[in-house]
Amino acid sequence: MTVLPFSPPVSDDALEDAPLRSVSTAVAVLDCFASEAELGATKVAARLGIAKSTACRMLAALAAGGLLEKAGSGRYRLGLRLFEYGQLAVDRLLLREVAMPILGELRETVRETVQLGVAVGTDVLYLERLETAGAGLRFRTDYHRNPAHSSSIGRVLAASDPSLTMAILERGLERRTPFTVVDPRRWRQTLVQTREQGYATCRDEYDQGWSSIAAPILTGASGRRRAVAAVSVVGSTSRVLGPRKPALVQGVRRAAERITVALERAGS
Amino acid sequence: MTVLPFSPPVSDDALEDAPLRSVSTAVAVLDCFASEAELGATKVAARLGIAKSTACRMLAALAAGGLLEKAGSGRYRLGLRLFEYGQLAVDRLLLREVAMPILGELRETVRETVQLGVAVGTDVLYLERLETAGAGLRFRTDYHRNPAHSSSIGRVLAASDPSLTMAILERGLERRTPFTVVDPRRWRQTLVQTREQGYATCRDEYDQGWSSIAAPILTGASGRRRAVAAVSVVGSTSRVLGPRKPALVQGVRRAAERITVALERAGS
DNA sequence: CGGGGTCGTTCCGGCTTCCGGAACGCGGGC
DNA sequence: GCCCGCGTTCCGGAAGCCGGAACGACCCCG
Repeated sequence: MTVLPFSPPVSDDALEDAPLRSVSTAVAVLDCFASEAELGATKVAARLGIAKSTACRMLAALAAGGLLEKAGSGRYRLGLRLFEYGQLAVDRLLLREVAMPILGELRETVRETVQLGVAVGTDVLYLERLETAGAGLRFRTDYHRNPAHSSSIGRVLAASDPSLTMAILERGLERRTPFTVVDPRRWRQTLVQTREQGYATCRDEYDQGWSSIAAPILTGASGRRRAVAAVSVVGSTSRVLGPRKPALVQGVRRAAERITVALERAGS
Repeated sequence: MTVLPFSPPVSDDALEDAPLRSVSTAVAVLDCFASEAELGATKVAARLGIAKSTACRMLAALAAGGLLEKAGSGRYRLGLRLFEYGQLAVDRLLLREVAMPILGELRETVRETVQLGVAVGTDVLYLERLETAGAGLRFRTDYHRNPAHSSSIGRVLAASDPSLTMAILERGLERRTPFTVVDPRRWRQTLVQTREQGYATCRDEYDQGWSSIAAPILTGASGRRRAVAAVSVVGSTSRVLGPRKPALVQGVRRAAERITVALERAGS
């Protein structure tokens, strides 16, 4: 079991010039369902620029394998088998395994939603999210991926990874709320601050009213340490960045440090 | 958004005579990683009876699409993209959406691990599992699929679905502990009892020391109601089937009923 | 330190199997 | 009831895939 897979391979939408053309096409078909819950053959064909008959066969083949499931009237959606595979993939990460109990304790301590995230491309992918039952307003739970620039976890990860920083800047800092930091200079400044203080914050930048605090999980030999992942606490801005902020910062940092040493101890 | 996909298609390991041979093969390659965390080309080729070169290309193509990731030294593992797809698949289930808050409340009430499961093939697939932080011994969290015959959720589902009952019996009642019900007659009797009392129990049958109580989530017009899913509470046998049993049974049944009506209200 | 075994990857020719266009059947809507 | 749009099926041509063998790297062991 490894800490994290080597390279989260950036998704070239390489439908072109790959070996196993039909397999690449099949993957592209799957990708269509990332942005749409249900699709039929015609729409898939149009989106990928392939023949309708090809799309139909692809859909049928993927459905035969359980990766898609057939809804009524010839439409398809993502299949539950993908859920199984996905659970397996993440269950086998050493990172998640050692982080889980510590995340649980953090949640008990801070009584807010806590998250564990890694970078994939220029996004943050949340491997785990533990919600607190009685934490006032319910946090939206229907996303598992955010643009890294408007996330405290993304900021922590970018702060220790120049190439991620570059990738994020190249993609552009999309505005999501009036508070999103979209000026590249100011955004780089937040990274400097993150490095100095050892944690990052994100105030109202992704969803107005919601803020978060994140701290890095480090790996690698001392002197060449890099953040592979990060822990964060997220909640309404007043709860997270108000009077409790120092306590939350300390809790998040302590949790991240504990995960870091647990990884070293357990890891290869 | 639908309650649940139509037919959890039984996995014919149909590598044979399907259209899109290479896609079917690719899916079969993915399946290899269900039982093994890391595999190389040689082992995949041997397991599927294909040429080593073919396996190598398949692995490379799947890795290019992010469904697999390359570990060091030419071995592969399931990719995080599968986790994303899997989360999407389950996020789009109406069942899970309406069940989540009710499951959360149930967990608060009973202070034990609660689960939401559906049948896929002759197994129970757990769509959700909420653990309680302070619930004594930690429950194993590293499985997402169990044989239905030795699970309270499976018993509830089989009790309302004759074809599932048949499928389970055909597959055979595998013994997992000394307490597993492996005699078909006795097992059918547990289904009768389940139907009579409206809930099912499972005492030490899957993991010795652990037991569970489950109640059905129903769907369909009255008179033709069937269980699409089930809620369960699981914990150490003494805690779950001891003095608290009546309270837990009531809690589980009430939660399942609430989910049932919430589904009717929200569903099509 | 070097050799043999194993494994992942690449190359290439023959041919399997896939692609695209057109036709079919169906369902829903103006 | 007609038409439009959709999912599916059929077919020929040829594109891309499969398998065997060769290559190079790595590791284990002597």
